[in-house]
Amino acid sequence: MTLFTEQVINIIKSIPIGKVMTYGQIAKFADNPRGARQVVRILHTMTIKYNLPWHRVINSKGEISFKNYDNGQKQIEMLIQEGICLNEDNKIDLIKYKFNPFYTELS
DNA sequence: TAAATGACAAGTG
DNA sequence: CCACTTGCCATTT
Repeated sequence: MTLFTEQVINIIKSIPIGKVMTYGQIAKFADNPRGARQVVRILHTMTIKYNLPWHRVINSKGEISFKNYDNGQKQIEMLIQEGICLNEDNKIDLIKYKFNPFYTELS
């Protein structure tokens, strides 16, 4: 259990309903700008234990990276249930929904 | 101990 | 917008 791991867990848990974060962004806020892939691992490893809102974590394109599998579709529905609307390509509007812990909401 | 892996990112053409 | 390359690093093999 590294410090980075703890930070990532904290950040993910802090994502409010109706907002999402990208892997790169999470990695950055956890003091490891190059750690996007570790964020992925942490999601896989810690989701069950820590009850993380993994569905609010997406890639930098605003897409669900997991859509090949059954869970991908589930994730989309979960996000819709939380008030996040997807565009026609099942992409998330990052401008609207990206969560910035340290800044006030802009535009 | 070394090599492979991954729900990725950013840059380039 | 798409395809390809490079960087990245904790964990797993």
